[in-house]
Amino acid sequence: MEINFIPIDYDYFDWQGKTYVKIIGRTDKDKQACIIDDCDVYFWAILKPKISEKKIKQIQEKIQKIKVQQASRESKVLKTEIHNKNFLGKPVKAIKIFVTNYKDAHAIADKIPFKEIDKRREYDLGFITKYILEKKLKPLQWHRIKGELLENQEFGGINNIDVDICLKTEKISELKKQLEFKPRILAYDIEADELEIGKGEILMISLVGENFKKVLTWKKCNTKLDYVEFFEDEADMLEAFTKHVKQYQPDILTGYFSDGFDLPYLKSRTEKLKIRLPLGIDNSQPRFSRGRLLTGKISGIVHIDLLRFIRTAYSQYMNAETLSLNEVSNELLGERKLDFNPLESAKSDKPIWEDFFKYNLQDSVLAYKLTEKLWPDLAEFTKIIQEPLFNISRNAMSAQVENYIIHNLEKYNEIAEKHPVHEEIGKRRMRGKYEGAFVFQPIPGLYENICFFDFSSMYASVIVTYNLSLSTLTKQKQNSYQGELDKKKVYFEKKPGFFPQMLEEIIKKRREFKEQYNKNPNPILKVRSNAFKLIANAAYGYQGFFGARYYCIEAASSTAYFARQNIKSAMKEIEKAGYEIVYSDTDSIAFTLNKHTKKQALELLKNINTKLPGIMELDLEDFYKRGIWVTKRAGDFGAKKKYALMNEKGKIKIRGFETVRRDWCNLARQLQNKVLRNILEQGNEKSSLELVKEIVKKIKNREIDKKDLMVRTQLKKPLDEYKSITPHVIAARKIKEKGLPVDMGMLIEYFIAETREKKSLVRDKVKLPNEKGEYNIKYYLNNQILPAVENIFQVFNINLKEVIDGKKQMRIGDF
DNA sequence: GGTCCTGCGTTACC
DNA sequence: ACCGGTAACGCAGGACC
Repeated sequence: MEINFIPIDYDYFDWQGKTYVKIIGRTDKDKQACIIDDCDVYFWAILKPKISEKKIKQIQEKIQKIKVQQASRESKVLKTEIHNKNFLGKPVKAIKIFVTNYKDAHAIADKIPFKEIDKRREYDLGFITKYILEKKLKPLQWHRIKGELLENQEFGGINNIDVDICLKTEKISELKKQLEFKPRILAYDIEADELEIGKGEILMISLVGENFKKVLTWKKCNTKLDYVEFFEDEADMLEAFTKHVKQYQPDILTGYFSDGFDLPYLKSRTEKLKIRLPLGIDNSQPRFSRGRLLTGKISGIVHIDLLRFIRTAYSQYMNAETLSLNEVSNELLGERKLDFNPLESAKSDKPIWEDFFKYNLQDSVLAYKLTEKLWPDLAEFTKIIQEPLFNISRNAMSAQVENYIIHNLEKYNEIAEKHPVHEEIGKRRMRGKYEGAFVFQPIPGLYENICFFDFSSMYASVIVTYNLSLSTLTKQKQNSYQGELDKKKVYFEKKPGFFPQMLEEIIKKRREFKEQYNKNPNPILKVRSNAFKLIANAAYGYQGFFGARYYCIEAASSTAYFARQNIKSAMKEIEKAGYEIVYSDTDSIAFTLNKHTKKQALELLKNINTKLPGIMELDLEDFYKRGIWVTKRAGDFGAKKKYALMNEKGKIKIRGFETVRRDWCNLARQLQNKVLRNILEQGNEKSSLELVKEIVKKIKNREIDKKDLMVRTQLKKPLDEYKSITPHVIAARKIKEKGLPVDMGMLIEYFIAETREKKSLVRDKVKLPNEKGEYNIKYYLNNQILPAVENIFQVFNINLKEVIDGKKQMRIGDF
């Protein structure tokens, strides 16, 4: 029979010594389908140059006899073939070695250390990756599948799973016209009375899908909430959870931090209560893999922990200060968690259960809405990278770049490079830094009529333009691009390498989709252009990343080198045309128009662009009415990475200032923000100075609300690993002493209080938000307010210290 | 007890 | 361990006077 099928989840299993893939997805009739398939398993032995035909034959024969005995099976070489391939861009002769079982490829590869063989490759690729490469059954793309209907106990009963159709494939082809697809999403969230996994009891579980909401609980109370279902005990509730998931038949089960909390908690509780958690489509229980992070997989349902996807793909573009469900939902959905303290309620004698249920439900509502909102992004990433959604939603950007490469090597007839081994990783990590970006030292001051240019995807464009990659690195000095590493010259061939070519493709698509979007703003185009942008931006970091298959520190260093050259020559052009450079950082240049018109600046831009090499492209970022650059706190020269701008529409852009730093108290941040805004709007400091005086007065009179004085600092490592005992370490210790959990990554909140004894260290005055104590006037004046605004006023020659101390203010020139 | 410097630590920019 | 380097700046802590 034949069906139209979209693959969603990939898994594999062994049957009679052979590995098969099991793919769960949907048909165009919205039926859930399972596809069983297999594929050739092989790896490569790359021959050294100039090996005779006869010798190759002999090696082939020897290889064909290799067998390995593993625990339950014997694996052997099925056949070998000779192919002309490329490896790192160079032609090679390679033996393609087919083996019986994927899992033994590595063991067999270890058995062929013949001296004629240079390298063995591709035994370290994941089976699913190999399968997708071989059979082209690409995730989230519609395919036509012809196959045999499985009904009975084929493959050892592996089809004994709860789907509508199960097929063993015979023919796969991609549908020319892709159909619509909307996944069935089910969000869940649990509430427990202890945060440590499995330590407490799970009090309730919420589930939210399309036209579906439930709160399951065993805590009895009277309620009119119709979505609450009551159970006898925790075990009954947990079993009902599985039942509901199965009934809903989701493609995606989603939570927020569910890899690290909800799913392991459910698993742990069911184990303790000696019941099962058969969420899998084949009634298997969730499996956890321990990397640096716990990861929970459910067979046949894609378990997505949204926090992980947001962290890798979007955190750098978000304004939220933490990636908590509350803040992220607020930014992306404009909706918040309910104001309720679950842990306090769980431990109280009389919890208000109804509020608790509402709170629990809302968390799932948010997780559901966030997943719906980010679905286009997830789907687009999956289609571009061609790895299963499960991995796409969790992989770091380096892995996304690497998978993109691996899934595109075929066009270049390339054999994949191997993953670095432990020893190699160690060596790479030992290496010191290379010289990076150029940052211009600004002259402090208030500037008017500023123009900002920036290079579009600069590093990616540099990599393409100068062909910088591992496969193009050469010792040949003639006819090559001359880069630099540690002041020593390095060279790159001019003949385009596969990595720069792939990147060029990405950049082109990104520019294409961006253009299309600008003409016709539809959200899919935006998402598409954004996904390509993210991959392009990660490509530079990838080549300098110690864990990369295509690690090339020479390419990474030279990327920065050519970027420096380009930005500096652009700056020269701008200066030569009679403009004054104010600032520059990496890929952007700010300059004052200096009596020129905007039109002239745009002509200059066009002019520079005609002279730029390769695909380098300088864009207009914006025109700004005013901008301010300040001095460094220590020293009387301009601070880099700190400035504030106002464009012609009055929109303010603040970079680097305390306003945007979450480890400063809100009072200082808000005051600085207002001061900067006033100065940019009014062009002078007068009203700002009044604002500062007012706040100083309020602090001195103890009129400030303590919540505006909280300092927040993140614990970046385990509490007992700190060498330096800083205020936030003390605050964290206090939290721990209260018996509350203190985990790495926590944002620690505290304030600085007055102390009876004369103590000089800040940490001796640390108090937790709900501790009794008055705020320390001197600290907030001298360590928060003054430093936040004094170098702004210094631009106007005002010594703020004197203003705060109540002395008569005077200009520095008055002395 | 104050000043200077250095290293640790966090958070930003691009 | 899960992309890179550049930079500002607070605080602790030791050297020095």
